[in-house]
Amino acid sequence: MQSGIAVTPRLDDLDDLALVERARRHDGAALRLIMERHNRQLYRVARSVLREDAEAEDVVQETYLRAFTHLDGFRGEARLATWLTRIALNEALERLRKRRPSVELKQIDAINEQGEARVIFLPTARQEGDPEAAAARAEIRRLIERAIDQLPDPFRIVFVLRDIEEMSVEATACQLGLRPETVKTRLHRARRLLRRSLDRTLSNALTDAFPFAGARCARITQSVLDRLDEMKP
DNA sequence: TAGGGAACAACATTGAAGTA
DNA sequence: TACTTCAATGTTGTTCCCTA
Repeated sequence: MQSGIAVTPRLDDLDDLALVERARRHDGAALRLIMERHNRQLYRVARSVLREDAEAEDVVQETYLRAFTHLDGFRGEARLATWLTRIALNEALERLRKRRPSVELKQIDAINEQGEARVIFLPTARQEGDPEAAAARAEIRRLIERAIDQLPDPFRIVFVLRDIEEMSVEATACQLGLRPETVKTRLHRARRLLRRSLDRTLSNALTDAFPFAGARCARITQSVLDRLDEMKP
């Protein structure tokens, strides 16, 4: 039985197309929700390419700015996440190309200063509960992140998209412009390389790698909203 | 030219969905 | 509930290409 009263859907219940429609009308809540839904994935993708926390954050911000100022380009043929990931990936790869000549020197410097490969991912483990358990968890994640960092670029990007972001083979291949078979081969070899450098007992900690939540997520979301405000005519 | 790595192709495995 | 089917994914052998 219908009451005839129109019910306004909750923002959380809206699908991508509806959210984009609101975002086109500069609905701040919609913009914020889009970012909150995709921050972690975009950060992980950018981070997997650049291996730098700060630059990955920049890429995430730049991705949203590009996306939100070109929302007309989103026709809804692909998922919003796919569209955003493509932008983030292009931005990250572009930055990688620009900085390439200086990367090796910077890495050598870091190794010389610290005596070992630099640990890039800041531990942001949940600190509640047993401090020893939290410290152990942070250490395990640090080892995993370092092992992932040491993977060759093509393997690392595929590994992050497939095993951490849980994208399908097809979606990963589409994002990277590869054949699905190539994605499978790279993933298999990335896992083999990782297995060689990690104890098997660490495998359960994989899903906690590359955390992106809390203050960092909120900071980027607010920063993008502020910059969009500045761009308003 | 040999060796190593990447890509390709074929086959095996797994898990979800449908059906009796 | 057990069985079948099929799509997605994993594994492995082969081929190709680049580099020293």
